[in-house]
Amino acid sequence: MGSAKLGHPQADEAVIPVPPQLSAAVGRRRATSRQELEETAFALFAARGFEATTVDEIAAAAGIGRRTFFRYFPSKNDIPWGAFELELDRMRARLRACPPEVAVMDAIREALVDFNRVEPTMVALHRRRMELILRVPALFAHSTLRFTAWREVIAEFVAARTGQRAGQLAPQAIAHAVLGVSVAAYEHWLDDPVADLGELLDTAMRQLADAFGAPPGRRPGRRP
Amino acid sequence: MGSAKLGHPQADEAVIPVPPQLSAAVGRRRATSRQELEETAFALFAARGFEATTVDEIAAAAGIGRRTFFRYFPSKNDIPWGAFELELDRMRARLRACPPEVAVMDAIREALVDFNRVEPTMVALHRRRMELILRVPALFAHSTLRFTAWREVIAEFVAARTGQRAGQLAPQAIAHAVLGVSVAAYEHWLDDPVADLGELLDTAMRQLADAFGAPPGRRPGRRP
DNA sequence: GCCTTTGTGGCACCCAGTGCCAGGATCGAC
DNA sequence: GTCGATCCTGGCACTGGGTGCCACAAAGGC
Repeated sequence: MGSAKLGHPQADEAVIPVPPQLSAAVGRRRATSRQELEETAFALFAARGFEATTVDEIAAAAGIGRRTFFRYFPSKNDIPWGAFELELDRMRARLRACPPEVAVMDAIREALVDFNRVEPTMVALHRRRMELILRVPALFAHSTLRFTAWREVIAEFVAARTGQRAGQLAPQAIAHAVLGVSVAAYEHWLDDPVADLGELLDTAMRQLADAFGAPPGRRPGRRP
Repeated sequence: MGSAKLGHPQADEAVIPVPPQLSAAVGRRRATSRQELEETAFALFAARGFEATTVDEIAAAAGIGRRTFFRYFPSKNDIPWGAFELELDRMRARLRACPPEVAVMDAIREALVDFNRVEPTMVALHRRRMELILRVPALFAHSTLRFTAWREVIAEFVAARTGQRAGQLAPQAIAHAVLGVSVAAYEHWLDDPVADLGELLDTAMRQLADAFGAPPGRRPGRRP
């Protein structure tokens, strides 16, 4: 997947460690699930903070061995990411589904808003998830690898639309910029308990489109 | 420094651990220096690879204790970064020195090219340094924190020029985009043993300016 | 009941990073 | 020269993430 340039192969492999008991009903049954473990861990993170929670504690709280934890998550840092690879596929599909008449930045904006739509019941969880990823330094650092994969999805779409390769500068620049405003919108969302994520992303992307449409020196990113 | 939003305070503090023997000539003398340690470590990295080199080995090769190593570098990951904080100051100063007549993106491009100028004798070292930072996954992840600080320099400049705050979307987007093309240009540079970094950055930034000046759907990032 | 498959988890180990603290080296003061 | 202040060194012990190995437990098929 993606250009060989920015891709860190380890990142992709580390994501889904050993998808235990994929479909075969033979053999010993799993003692728990990724999701269950995630919930247990999130509860501990909320109580003690991410750094102060050890893997031993998570495993103990989930009633499994420490060794087994690492069969569900390749690292403690991966806990908040859920099924991110699948999300990437969703985003890719959503972009592909955009009719060619829609301009590139519009298509990205629509896909982005769609992609980040969360059920009302899941909003609290998503907030905690993103709070961890974006505010815990170790997790933010770890996120680089995921973000690279995410940007590659954008870059590939832009490349396909503009007849370039994903590794070229314009696709890369746009992908980086889109990631940037997304992160900025998320930060804003985390700061404001009643903000609507979709709206923030929509506004943010419109401002980015403006920035791409006119030099920011003359029009400071405002929507006309 | 910078907006409270994207800044991870730990990043800044961790950078210069205990600047040993800053100027006072009293007390026991240092056994080595950051730079000497860096050279020793780079030699080992070249021979065995980054991940396969342990801190113990670096310390042993440098003739110091492992404990002492951590007084020169807060972590193994920080070795390739040299005196990055000072570099940031240099970049800031370089941007400030740009006359207001020069357009924002032009100013950033010029500063960027200047900032990344390396003496011919230092090119090989800089290559090894950036190869580590950009290609070793653990280091690339670690770099997030430094990149955030770096982007903030750009964002603040754009903000000052356009009458916004650095945390707003346009400055953040531009900063992300500039980082993106910089990384892309560096990747290109690392791939091509005879490429000129300054030229690559210049071209890349011109293409970015084009992308900002016209929707990439109609003009695919080419220079007119 | 056996065999195969699959998940579990204990054990031992590696490595990064830290707090503590007993030194060693160098100064200026006396 | 000796003393004390100052600063650097590095050993020791410890925490915590992550891994290889392997014995074992639980399930299904036959």
